[in-house]
Amino acid sequence: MCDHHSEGKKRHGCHCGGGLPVEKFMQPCLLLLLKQRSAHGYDLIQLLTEFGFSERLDPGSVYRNLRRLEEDGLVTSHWDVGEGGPARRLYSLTDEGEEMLHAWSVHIRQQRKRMDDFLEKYQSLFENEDL
Amino acid sequence: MCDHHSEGKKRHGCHCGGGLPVEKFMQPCLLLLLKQRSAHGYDLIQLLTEFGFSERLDPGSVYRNLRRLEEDGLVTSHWDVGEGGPARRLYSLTDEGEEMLHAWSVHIRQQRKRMDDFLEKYQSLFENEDL
DNA sequence: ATCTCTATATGCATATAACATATAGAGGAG
DNA sequence: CTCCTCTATATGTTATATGCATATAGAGAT
Repeated sequence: MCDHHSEGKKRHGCHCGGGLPVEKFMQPCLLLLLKQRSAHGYDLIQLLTEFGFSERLDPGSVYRNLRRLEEDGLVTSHWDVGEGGPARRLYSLTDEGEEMLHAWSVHIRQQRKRMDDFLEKYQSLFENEDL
Repeated sequence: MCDHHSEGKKRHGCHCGGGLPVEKFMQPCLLLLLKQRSAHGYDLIQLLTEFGFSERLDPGSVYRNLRRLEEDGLVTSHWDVGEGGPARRLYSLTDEGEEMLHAWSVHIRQQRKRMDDFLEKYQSLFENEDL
């Protein structure tokens, strides 16, 4: 997934944030929410606010991410019809998705460390500023 | 720069990471390094390893980011010829760049909080896993 | 009928990322 | 002198990501 998985000639070798702290932060959040319980996309939009996403988060990006997670085999879905209202998909985490969640947690811990380093240097540069 | 700066109909209203924890993390790192001292692009490539960037970081992305920072008035540069070797640019932080650095630090602190929240939930979900 | 809420999805323009490659001066090996 | 390497900056290409608008559609209320 990261540098540590491919040490070839490629500079980054993966798409989980070699240069950025985190790309696609929404994906690990969705996996974590689905680890707690299966849910519909519409509910997940609300639940993502727990992770600092805006209350009026673009729904399209959520559904797009869910479709991609499904393509990658990290979640499954089936139509959930019947109980009034339009049909909706119920998403569930797969075993592969849970493994990916663990990989993400390692990655996110590393990226948090990078931010800590940044903030530490920032503070030491400016701490004597306002005397 | 962020949500807090434009509360209109737009969902995010800025490009500093409404959905992502941080996009373009390299930019604040460059600003911080240039706050410490003026430097050449080539040196900055080495210095970026302090922030977790790969030792064989793509040079093109660094130079492109520096050009963009200059376009935005956050850094200035002038050619530094004479001392042997090819000509090189010496980059310096502007006052505007220093203000942006402060804005970035606020933003990065927020994003670190999001990661903390994620990791906290992650741990509480899995802490009783391996008994 | 029309409006609104729930629910999912697509289209499109632009931005960013990853990688390869181009250019060029200087110094050393042969 | 020619080739190679290191320093130093920059561009081109392709794939993916993001932001936002918009489409579709069922159900209940006015």
